[in-house]
Amino acid sequence: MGLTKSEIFSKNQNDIAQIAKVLGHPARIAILEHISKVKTCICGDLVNEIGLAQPTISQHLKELKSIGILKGNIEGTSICYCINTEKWEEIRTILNQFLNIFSNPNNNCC
Amino acid sequence: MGLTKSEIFSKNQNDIAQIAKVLGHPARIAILEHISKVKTCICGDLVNEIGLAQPTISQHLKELKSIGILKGNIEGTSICYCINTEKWEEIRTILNQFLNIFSNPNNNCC
DNA sequence: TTGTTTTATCGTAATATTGCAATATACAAT
DNA sequence: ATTGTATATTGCAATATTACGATAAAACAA
Repeated sequence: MGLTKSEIFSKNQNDIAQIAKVLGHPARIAILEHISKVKTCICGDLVNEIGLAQPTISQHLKELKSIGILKGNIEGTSICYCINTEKWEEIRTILNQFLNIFSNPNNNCC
Repeated sequence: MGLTKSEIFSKNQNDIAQIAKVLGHPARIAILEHISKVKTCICGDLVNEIGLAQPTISQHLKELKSIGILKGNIEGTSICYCINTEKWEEIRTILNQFLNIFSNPNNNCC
């Protein structure tokens, strides 16, 4: 069906999954890595940097914006994208919290 | 096209994205949470626990196995799934490393 | 052997995702 | 007004994902 049955899961489970889903594409990882590397906003060099067509990059940026991890400011003729620091922290906290549910070394596994 | 251009990205970027993609479904989050909660193997109660049909659960388990985070041992008539502790740690390390690329507070953002 | 239980696989329908060409929009500079 | 530049949106084709009924396979019990 292609349609996730979100209603049978908790908000937290859906939140974690949605964040992970957005991070689940190498182009979006590359975009975030590039922004963090140049340590400033990116204003359109992503198309040359990444190697995908401009509409494709634009679409990936839109998905990153959908979880708030990126924000875009209009800067004259171009748009300046940068990381939303608070949201990045929040996402890191959510994912870490999930990754820590299995931190106990004494699991009696088969 | 629906086909990710993996070849233009680095192995690390593809690895992170693949892990995130597998975690990008609430049913798979719920499966991992359930296993970590009962602190032992699960042997088939997932279908009742989660509320999806048995073939659907089986498919999600297969995807979780694809990144090694789950392993299944045949236990008589049923199959016993449990978390692969080493792989879980590895995945946590990979994701943490990524989430830490933007830890500097002094980003000169617009 | 026959039946039961448990999990996997196949087949299929519905929907989502990816990628890009074409086009639209917005603004700056002439 | 027109041209150029930068980004967004639309529309579409190809592929992937999600979900489940039907069925198969495996292990055991009676």
